[in-house]
Amino acid sequence: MHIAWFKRDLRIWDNEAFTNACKSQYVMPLYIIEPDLWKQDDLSYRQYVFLRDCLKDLNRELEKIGQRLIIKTGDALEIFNDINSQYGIKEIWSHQETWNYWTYKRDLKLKDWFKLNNIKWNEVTQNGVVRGLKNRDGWSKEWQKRMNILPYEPPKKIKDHKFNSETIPLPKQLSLNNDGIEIFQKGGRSEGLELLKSFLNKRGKNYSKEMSSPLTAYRSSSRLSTHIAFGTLSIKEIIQQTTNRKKEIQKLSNVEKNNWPRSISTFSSRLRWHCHFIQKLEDEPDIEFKNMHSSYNKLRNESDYDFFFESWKKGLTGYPMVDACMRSLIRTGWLNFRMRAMLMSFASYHLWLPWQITSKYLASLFTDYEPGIHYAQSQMQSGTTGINAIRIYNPIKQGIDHDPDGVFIKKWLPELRNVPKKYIHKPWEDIDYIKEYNPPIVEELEARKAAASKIYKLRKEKSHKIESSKVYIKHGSRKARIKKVKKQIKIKKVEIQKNLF
DNA sequence: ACTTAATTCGC
DNA sequence: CGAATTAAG
Repeated sequence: MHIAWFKRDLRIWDNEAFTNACKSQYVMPLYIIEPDLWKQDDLSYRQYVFLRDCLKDLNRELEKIGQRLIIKTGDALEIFNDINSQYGIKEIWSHQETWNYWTYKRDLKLKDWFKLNNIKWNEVTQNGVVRGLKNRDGWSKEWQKRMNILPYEPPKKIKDHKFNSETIPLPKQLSLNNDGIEIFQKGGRSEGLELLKSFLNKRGKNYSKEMSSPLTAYRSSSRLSTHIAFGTLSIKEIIQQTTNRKKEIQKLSNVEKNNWPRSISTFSSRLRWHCHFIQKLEDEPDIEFKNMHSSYNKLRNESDYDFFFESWKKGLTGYPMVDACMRSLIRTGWLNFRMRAMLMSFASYHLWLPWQITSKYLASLFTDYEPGIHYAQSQMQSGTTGINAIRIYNPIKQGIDHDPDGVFIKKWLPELRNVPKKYIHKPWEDIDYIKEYNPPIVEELEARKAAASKIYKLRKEKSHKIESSKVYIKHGSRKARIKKVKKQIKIKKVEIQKNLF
């Protein structure tokens, strides 16, 4: 018997593993719910609720071709052992999963066990992430090649062998309790396709301008991340549809074009980043815990840990934009990219908290949590990669720029509803309202300068530079480097011209 | 791979 | 004087 093992990725459309598994007459489409995985700090109730929708949806899709999804709850190895002794497993098909450290370790354990039991485990590619990569040279070309492959089609019909399935456990049965979410994202392929369609044809028009503000981003950004993370849409099909839409836009008149060309190109570049980031975790699974650059290991051990962490977690830092973003994230499970970066930056620089603890908390709040993107971004936002520029967000400036009238702030912070516009980003300056809201837990400018000086001091050291080039070879974007080199050539040319006159 | 603040540009 | 560019915290 063959098993099509649906991992986190639940697709049946554009799923090479499933398509191949179906070539055998005896196929079990299997999904394993692993209680130990759901005990990890980065997983949560909101993600599980989304997953349940997806599982139900996948089952409906499978019923159309005469099959059912076989759900099992428990330890993966024990489950495979049971199935093997009952039916005898010949081959297992799944995609190459790049997920968190727990799933990585599980796969290593399973690999040995499969080998011992003469079970062939076929792991096929699913996106642009390349397994066993030595360094980043040529990665971009490989990515492009993969993205051009036509989607895989499942067969029209497969035989149902009446394998025993269990019901999907309730969140409570996995000790998952509501973590404060009130506005849920709905899982399932039809939901995802609908979002993609409305984004490419309507909502995305001003994406490039409106992605940064939490007031406009909910409508103007794709919000496809959760569907990509759970595989109800594949990154490949999104890229292909975006390319088609791009061609369509090129044919429009200038008036009709409007802001579309710029928005589509901004969106496309973000689609490229997706695999670029996950590749980092594929190449180095310990960046979930360890600084990408070891020079930063001695940093961040002297902050007022518990108090700062607790205040930040609850949205009680005294900075309206930070608190509004955190409280909205708790209740909706989604936040636009820039505001996520601001939350991380504030925790890592102003509060000087280690990203290892804050990133786990954020992961659990994001319904669209994708480890590869999450830890690479967390480290970048905390300045521990050694290859990226230090970017410290000023929460006051972000508020003024992206929520000038305080509409977003007032929506999520009821205690500030009566604060006049003049003081909404600095309520501590208004004596009338100072009692209603937490005073700032750190002084913005002071905290930012202190963080910057510590980081820059470290960056000047020789040992830092040596390791940076190593990190770059492993993880750095070659495209960004080409841009930098071109810029330097341009500067030199200008200098030469100056000297001539 | 999308900050901030200072400085220069351009009308 | 605001927009664009660029150096740097």
